[in-house]
This record gives sequence, C-alpha cells and structure tokens, in this order.
Amino acid sequence: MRMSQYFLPVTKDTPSDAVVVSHQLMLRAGMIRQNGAGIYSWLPLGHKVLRRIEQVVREEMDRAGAIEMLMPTIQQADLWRESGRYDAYGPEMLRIHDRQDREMLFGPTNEELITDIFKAHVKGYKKLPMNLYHIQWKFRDEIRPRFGVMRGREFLMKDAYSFDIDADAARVSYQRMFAAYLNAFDRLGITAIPMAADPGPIGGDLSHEFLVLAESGESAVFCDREILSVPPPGANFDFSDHGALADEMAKRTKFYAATEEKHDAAAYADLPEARQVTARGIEVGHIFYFGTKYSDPMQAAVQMSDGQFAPIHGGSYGIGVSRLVAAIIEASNDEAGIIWPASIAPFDVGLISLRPKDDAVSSAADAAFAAIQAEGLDVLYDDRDERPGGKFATMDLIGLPWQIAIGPRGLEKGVVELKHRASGEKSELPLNDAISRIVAHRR
RNA sequence: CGGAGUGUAGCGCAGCCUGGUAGCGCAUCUGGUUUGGGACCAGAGGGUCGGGAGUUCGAAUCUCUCCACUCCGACCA
Repeated sequence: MRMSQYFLPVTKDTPSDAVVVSHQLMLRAGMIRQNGAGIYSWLPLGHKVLRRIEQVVREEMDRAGAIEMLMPTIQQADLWRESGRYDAYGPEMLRIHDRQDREMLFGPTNEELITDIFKAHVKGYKKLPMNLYHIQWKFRDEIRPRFGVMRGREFLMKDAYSFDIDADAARVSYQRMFAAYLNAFDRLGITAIPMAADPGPIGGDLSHEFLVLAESGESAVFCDREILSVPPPGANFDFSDHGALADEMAKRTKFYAATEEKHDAAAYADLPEARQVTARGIEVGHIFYFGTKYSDPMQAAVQMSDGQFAPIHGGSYGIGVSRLVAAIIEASNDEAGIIWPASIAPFDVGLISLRPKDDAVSSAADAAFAAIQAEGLDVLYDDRDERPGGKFATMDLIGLPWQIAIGPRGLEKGVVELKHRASGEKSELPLNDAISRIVAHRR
C-alpha cells in the first residue's frame, strides 16, 4: 500500500479525552474515531489490526475443533424470555422495538440463540461433543464506558459454546478451550494469566478469566510469579488427548492467581515474597461451564444410547477481540508509539523513500516496494513528498515491526537502512539481505 | 444514577471574569527554498463559538434550559 493513496490520519497532538496510553495511541495513529460514548469507528489501520487479531483467534479456535458460524447482532426477545434472562439482564441490555413494536434487543451475548439453533438440529448424543463459535459485534450498555475500545459499549467478541452429554465431558470441552486460549494469547504476543473467576450473571461453577498485566488494567490481580513462565501448549498440542488437556489446566491452576473478588490474602501471604505479584490486569477472555442453565429452561436435550433424553451440559467462552487491540498496545509501546507483535501488525514492514523527488531514489524505492511485495510481505510504502523526520515518526507511531529507509546516501553504497522497531536496532545492508531478515521473522 | 468538569476550525488550545461580532499552534491548499529522525519563507481556505430560549442597541462572553462528551464511584469480554 502506498501511503499517498492510503487513509491514515495520524496526529502529533494527543487528544485530551484519552487518559490511557492505548487509547491515546489508537487515536494518534488514526486507528479509531469516536462516535459516541463507547462507540467507535475502525479506520483502515485499526480495522486491519482488528482483522488480524480476529484471524489468530479464529485459527486457534479451529485448531481446537470449534466450528465457526455467524449469528445476528439483533435478536428477538422471545428466546430471552424462555431462558429468563430478558428480565434478569437489566439495563445493560439494549432493548429496541421494530416497526411492528416487536421487542428486540442488540445481543450482549448469544447463549439463547445458539441453544435454540442447537436444539433444533442436534437430536442425538453421537453428535457430541460440539463446539460452535462466532466472532460478532456485541452491545452492552455499560454504566460507564471508558478507556477507548477497552471498555466500549459496542465491541467485537469471539464467543464459543460447547455442548456435551454430561459434566465430565463438558469439563474436557472446557479444558480444550482453556488450552486454546493459552495458544491464542501466546500468538498474539501477550501473556494472559488464567484466574479462578466468579461465574457472574451467566452462572455456573467452573470459570476462569484470562488477564493481561497492565498498569491501566481495571482489575487488581494477585498471582504467583511462577505462573507467568509456564509455556503455552504450542502449535503441536493434541486437543484430542484428554490427559494432556487436564494437565495443561492443572499446570496453571496449581499456582495462586486471583483477581480482587476471589483474592485469599492468607493463601497469598503463604507464598515467598519474591514470588508474589501484585499488579493490575485487563480481562481479555472469560470461560464458563454452566451445566444445564440454558438447556433446562430451553429444553435442549439429546437422546442417549438408552433412548432417554438428557439435557446438554454447556459452556461458553469469550475473547474480547476489540479489547485485545487496546490490551496489546498497553502491553507493548514506548515513547515513540505502538510496537506491534509481528503476528498482528497491520503491515509487516514500512518502506520509506527519503527523497521521493529524486528520480534515482524513487525508482529504487519503487523497485524495493515491488520486491518486498513479491516475497508476500504486506508493506506500507511512504512515497509522499515529506521530510524524513515525519516519516520515521509516523512509522514509529504506527508500530510496524520493520522499517526500510531508502535514500541517496545508501544508494551510493548499495545499502538500505533496516530498523527493527521493538529493539530499535538499525543496520545498513543490501535490500535483498534486509528483505531476507524480515522474511526470516515473518508472522 | 451520585459527585466533578468540559463543549470555540480535523487535532491541541486562548478568548468568557469585565458583552462590541473570533484568534493562536499543528494539520490542509498554492508558490518557493529545502530534505538521513516531526524544516523555513510568502500566501490561502476552513468556525451554526454544542442546540434552543431569554436579557441587551449588541451575546462565544450574562441568565435559563436541553443535549453531548470526559473524569471519580457501583457493573462487565
């Protein structure tokens, strides 16, 4: 993409409404624009990151055996009456009426809808376990939206729903998501700590939330330092191995880790002081096992081998995709701007033409643009007639993993300047070598 | 919802107290000089001063009212 033809409204001034660094940087980098309290448009750069995160989450869900689908944002009220949540949910649910004055709502979550779909089509136990997910916009009329997309009212969430014949089988499904989450967050370049959680209004008795440590986090967290260094299951993990699944969960739950609500000061005090981590965290995922909470009232049952019908045991598993954009920035930035993990960077590399009006430079930069693209890399090419300082600052701000700068001085020597954003390390080397370096570290 | 603020050009702000018809920096456009980490000169465009009502000869400025947004508290991916 040539920057001269892109839409990237960056600013030098920090918008005064933004109090956390991720919100400031997202505004400055031209990723989002606010429409109302907790409601944002995603500008091209922000949209690209959002899609990249979504894709990583999708791949990890697929790997764990979940099946993608898509449910609507607007739902009819009747299913929520069946489950009893139409009354239970309260003012956080945005209720609307259509022209026939039918009661509708903008979905804050989808347990009712998915249970309805499941029970209409799945009749026998042989189809289980089943896990269906979608990545869709939600609306929750938060009491107090804040921190940009961190606590928006409209937000993009991946929500998965598991269906099993009994509690033991449901536990395996739960562990499968637990392991998938660890892999997903690892690929996103963050360490998300699973913590025992209150199941909250969704109900149930097995629940973990995943938190990323960050100063601006809304939750106080207390954990054993050791849990931070447990490696993720990894790309070769076998999601059909029940023993391995239980093991992955046990490897973490054996360490102390709790948010304020579940904090046990006495147990925490038993830890050696050097292992105590008292910090703040951003909740980026939450998983629940809720048994027959929805299948009972909505009569979602499958026929068992003995011919009897049994209500399915369910779980639901959320990842805040739009919130992750902010959470990752909170975890990875410096004075100059954002530092994207390569896995989700909006572009793989930024290419800077230092002297676009110089024919030798611009033709060399054009050629480099083509050569980089030929390697399958996504490159943002700053071909504008601007002074170099601003170009470097813009590239630093938007946080691409690599920058290649081409100018007259380097051309004489047959080299370009390659900069690695995260380390700040710069080197001068031939273009092909620079491209090879980037390719070697590609997403 | 309770408490505290803010609303003036795309962004950051001044002007308001003490009423006289809107200004600065950045950004944008034109021309020129420049160019290796946010240049300089000259010029230009862009504003229902959040909306409405009132006071007044005259309102960004004073009064009333409505709206929006932000921050602190209770809720949550």
